[in-house]
Amino acid sequence: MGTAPTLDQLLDDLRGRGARVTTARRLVLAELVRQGAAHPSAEALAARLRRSHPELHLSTVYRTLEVLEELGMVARASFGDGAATYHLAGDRHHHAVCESCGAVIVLPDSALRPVVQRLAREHGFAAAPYHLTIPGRCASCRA
Amino acid sequence: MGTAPTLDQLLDDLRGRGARVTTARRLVLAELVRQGAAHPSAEALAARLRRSHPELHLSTVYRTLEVLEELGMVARASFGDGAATYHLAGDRHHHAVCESCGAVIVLPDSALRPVVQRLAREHGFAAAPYHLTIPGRCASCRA
DNA sequence: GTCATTGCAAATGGTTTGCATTGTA
DNA sequence: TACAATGCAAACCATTTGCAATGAC
Repeated sequence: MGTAPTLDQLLDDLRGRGARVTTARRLVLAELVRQGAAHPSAEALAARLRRSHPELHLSTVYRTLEVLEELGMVARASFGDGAATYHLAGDRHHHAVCESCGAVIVLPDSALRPVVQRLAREHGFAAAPYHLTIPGRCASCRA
Repeated sequence: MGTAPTLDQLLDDLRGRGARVTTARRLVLAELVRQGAAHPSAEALAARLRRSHPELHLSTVYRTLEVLEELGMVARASFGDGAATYHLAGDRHHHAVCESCGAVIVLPDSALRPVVQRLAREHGFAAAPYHLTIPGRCASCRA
């Protein structure tokens, strides 16, 4: 689990990869830093950012996230239903999502180790699972 | 891995749960039996079935699949992008997919047991993982 | 100045829904 | 007969795209 990067580091990273540093990209990255462990949707990000920058359009947020994902700086997690969510890459984890209430449990990457090892041992397969989503029912919905 | 059920067994199951046995449900279940290990989308199922039953509407296929899923007879797997896929519940398995050559390794459900148990123990979460897809690199592409 | 990026509006694709009709039980 | 299930068209939602205007380098 790496340390959370600062906005400046992220912008340097962007520049270093030859991408232009624009207002939209600065805003989206700043908001993702601010949201920390949350997993906002593109719509949620746009809504939040439009409070201070009304001209920021939803499609720009989508395009920005697309670019950041291609550069490996942002990860997209699509839960079965509804909108996809986005977070800064670097902190590998997985999600268990409750099918009835949508509650999300964050699982460290190490939880997948047994499966990864089994694949390596039995098939010589080097698994690189990145944010898997495991469906099920959470404790309170099972009651 | 349980034996694949026959269409008649599935229809009995439907009846037994108090649901009406209609033409659409018969058709959809028959097609899912026929497709075996494939994972067709609602659209693919509808297209296939419309060849012999042109009046079968896509929305009916969706509603049918929804009912069958609620009854636990069909499982839906949403790969990140594109349409969701459906298959008969009961033959639980997962896939490891090579990112460079596309090779697919089938994993028995038991491979996920450690993660499932951990979720149950630590969070009271009843994981029901159907058809996870684990990315990585296969033995020959690693060479 | 050049070309990537944005704003905007309109299109897309998958899925859902309202309502009159049909068909199962 | 009664009520669930269907056909159809239209709505819906998240996401994408075309294009002219803007802004980063």
